[in-house]
Amino acid sequence: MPSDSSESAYIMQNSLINTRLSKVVDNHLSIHGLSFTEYMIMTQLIDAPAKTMRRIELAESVGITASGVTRLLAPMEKIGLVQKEANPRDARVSLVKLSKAGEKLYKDASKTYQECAKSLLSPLSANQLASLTDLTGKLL
Amino acid sequence: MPSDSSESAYIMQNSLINTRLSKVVDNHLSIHGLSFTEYMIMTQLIDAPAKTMRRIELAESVGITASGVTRLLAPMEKIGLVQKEANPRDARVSLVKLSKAGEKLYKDASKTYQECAKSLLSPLSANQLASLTDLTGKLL
DNA sequence: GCCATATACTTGACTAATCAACAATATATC
DNA sequence: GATATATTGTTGATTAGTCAAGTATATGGC
Repeated sequence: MPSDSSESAYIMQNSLINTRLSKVVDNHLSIHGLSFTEYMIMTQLIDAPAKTMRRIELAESVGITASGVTRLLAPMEKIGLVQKEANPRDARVSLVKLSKAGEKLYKDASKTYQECAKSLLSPLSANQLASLTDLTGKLL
Repeated sequence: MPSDSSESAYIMQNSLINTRLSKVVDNHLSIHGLSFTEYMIMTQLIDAPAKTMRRIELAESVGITASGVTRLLAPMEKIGLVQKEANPRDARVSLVKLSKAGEKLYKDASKTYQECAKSLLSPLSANQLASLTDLTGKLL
């Protein structure tokens, strides 16, 4: 007699799975010198229509705090993966953009990442994956 | 044109959702002085057939390392939520058990947790939740 | 224009975890 | 039975994040 409702069980199960998936992804990305979080940030920047984002937007989009973004981007900027740009309309904001080197690295890393993701999700059929993504998305 | 395959997108989406869900759960459980991880550990102990588990089993079941378990349990033991028991067959293992006080606290906290989980998953119908849990479970 | 309040970001102090190295014990081989 | 190897758990050092407070800039009401 498990002590949990189905809702309760799901959140714990998902937490466990997320930990495992993230660890595997992290290991694979480390070949490129990237953490999963850094990779997610870069994905946001690549996908951003303006190819540029404010730090707060980045923070929200990957689920860390603004403070976390500052700390994450500092070393990436130092090694030239991202660049700061000012926003002429608002001097408070510091826009972030991938550099050429950053785009190149992302392109390489994304091959690794996509292979890794594919293999991790191989227990699911295409339909199941679509369904899973759809259901998960309802929780956002 | 997103740069991601559906596999790639799912892992990031799920990471984001997990971060959000865990944060909300953590906030709610903090009323009882518990973190989400502590609560998960207690759930494992409650659900364990023998009401007792080895530290390594606990670690694996909640997705942290043995070292993490040691650090997590130390304060819980100090305030009397859990107890150590020796295993007569193997002097290396240190069995963990919920104390009476631990069971009582868990019972209280689980009310909070279950309400919270229910509310977080309210965007899903019962069928959808069952389906989500099933699909997610295939990744374990 | 000035002041109050709000927003964007950074920094110092902290926390929850990790890893690598270790001690203690168990198991398997010869 | 002694020795090599594997397993359980703990510890010191590190890390990736958090939160709260601070600085700088922007906005809205008077």
